[in-house]
Amino acid sequence: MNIGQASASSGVSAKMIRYYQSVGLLPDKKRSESGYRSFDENDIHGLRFVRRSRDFGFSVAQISKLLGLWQGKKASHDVKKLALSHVAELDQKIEHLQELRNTLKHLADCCHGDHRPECPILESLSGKP
Amino acid sequence: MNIGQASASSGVSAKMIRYYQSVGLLPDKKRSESGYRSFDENDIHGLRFVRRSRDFGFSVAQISKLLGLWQGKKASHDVKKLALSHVAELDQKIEHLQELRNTLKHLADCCHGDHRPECPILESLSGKP
DNA sequence: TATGCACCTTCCCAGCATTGGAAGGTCAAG
DNA sequence: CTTGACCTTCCAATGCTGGGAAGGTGCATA
Repeated sequence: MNIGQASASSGVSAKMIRYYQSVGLLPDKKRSESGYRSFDENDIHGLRFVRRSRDFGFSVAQISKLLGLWQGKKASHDVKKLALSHVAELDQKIEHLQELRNTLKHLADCCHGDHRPECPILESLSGKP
Repeated sequence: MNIGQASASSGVSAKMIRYYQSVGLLPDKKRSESGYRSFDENDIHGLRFVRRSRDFGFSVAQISKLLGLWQGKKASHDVKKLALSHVAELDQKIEHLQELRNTLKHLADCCHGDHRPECPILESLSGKP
């Protein structure tokens, strides 16, 4: 299977497949005589694993660890640890965004939104820290 | 006032000040004879405005609009619109992250986290989309 | 005055993940 | 044999930020 097919059936763009190989996340083993990459069902499985991990917001470095654990059939202990630390990261990010959102929404609600020059949003942005 | 002072009293790094000028977000008008950037109180005000806008998660492009509205003393209508659309963006982002977090947390909770090879997290990651 | 030190300048590089394009080789079907 | 769809590598750019090199400037002190 060539890279186009692999891309279509895994949902990872051809560009990204080459990139993942170049940074060592995925192996670049099989090539045809003319240099074309060749993929089998196992590789597609790996590609899908990577794509789903990215959908979960894992970084390339984290996916690298997950891949190792997956392929090595290692203890679920480490996987759980990795997942929970990612959950904690997400919690922090969500909380931060929520605060931003609320402040901004509050300012917008206080803004009469007409054509007068006074605007609490701009005033807040220009105010002292 | 030189760039170091301006950076210290605005909270924007010197690197970033130069960057903002290079992309046209901030003007690069006053220079000393020897080429040193020169800042007055007005510029510091602008720098603080930019920093606070970035703290709110506005992109450089959005800040550019806000700056225009601020300096032009234009209608608060446009500012409110911009702010609300940013709030909507934030809402969407938060919701997405929340879903990710919940799925991941659920998987982690289902994972016994010992040394057995079965792991619902890895199984989910390798599963078909 | 000369030396040193803190500051300034520009320019390049790095990262994250991803996309785009150019220039060129390969494969299949017509 | 030609055409068009595919593949290859390499380079650039995105947005924001930091790091560092190489060289010029400003001011206080020995």
